[in-house]
Amino acid sequence: MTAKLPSTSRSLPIALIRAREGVMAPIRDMLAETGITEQQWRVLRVLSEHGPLDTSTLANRASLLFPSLTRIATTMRNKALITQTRDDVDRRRQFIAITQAGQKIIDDYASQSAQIVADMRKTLGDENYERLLDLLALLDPDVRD
Amino acid sequence: MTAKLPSTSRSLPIALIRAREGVMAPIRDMLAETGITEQQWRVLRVLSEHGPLDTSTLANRASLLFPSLTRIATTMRNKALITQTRDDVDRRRQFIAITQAGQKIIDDYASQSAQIVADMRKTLGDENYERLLDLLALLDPDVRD
DNA sequence: GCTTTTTCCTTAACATGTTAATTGTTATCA
DNA sequence: TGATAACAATTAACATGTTAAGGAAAAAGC
Repeated sequence: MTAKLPSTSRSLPIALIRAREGVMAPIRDMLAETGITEQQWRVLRVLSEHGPLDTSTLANRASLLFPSLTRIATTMRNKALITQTRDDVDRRRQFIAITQAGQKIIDDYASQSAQIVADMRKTLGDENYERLLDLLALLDPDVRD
Repeated sequence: MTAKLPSTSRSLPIALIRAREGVMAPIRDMLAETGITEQQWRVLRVLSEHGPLDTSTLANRASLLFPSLTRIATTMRNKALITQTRDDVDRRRQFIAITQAGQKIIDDYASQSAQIVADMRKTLGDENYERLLDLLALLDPDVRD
């Protein structure tokens, strides 16, 4: 017997996409004037928050796959937003750090970005907002266990 | 004064990405053996559920942008999973329908797909699952207003 | 009826997502 | 030590996301 599929209007994957679309729209509008992408913004955010990181950790924290990060890093290095240096001890490894130019983008848009988040929080309400983050964390494979 | 950015570990956009990653992982595993992508699966799902649709409606229901759908439709037409026909009345419009081969994929994997959803639901609990869908809907720009 | 605007869709160009294969480097172990 | 395995990162190939520009058809306005 064939199991019935849930209606696509009540599908979790699609709901996640649409929610992300709604959340990112204002952020994308903001980033449009910076000349960097959403992913590049994430990289800067993580580097600014944690300091220089090895590629693996950075990829993990910014939720990027390795091949994507390789390309993004190349772009960002050419824009002088980050620096890449090889680890002398283990020459396979690499460290990535944010530059002054990169940090300036964070500084220039931190306020505006925070405002967007605040608005989003207000739309949902504090309680819903926190609850949503908690529920999403339950779906995160790196957190679930 | 510079507003402080929220920690990336508590960032809603990143949480949405990671949650989606967690949700899609088992579905992607399943789709790997079908030879179609996640987006192509969504298209089949929507067509199977609603019958033939014009491109705009299909794009909207499957949460795909127009340019993406154009390419995906070409691929799927070549695989004989869908058919495309022009509207005789309004020759700008186009209708897309699922073929037998496309419907067969849905039928063959409906059960397995439903099981994945059921597992996911069990992981969260019925109440959490429904509440999560409701909260995500609040972020959907097409629903919010 | 003719121009203008709007609508539906496609193309183009660039960036990222995704999986698999590859390269260079370090660790293991017989 | 010398072959092999494991690891870090890149490259390749294809599909999609995203924005902007283009093209054909229909609708609107005069």
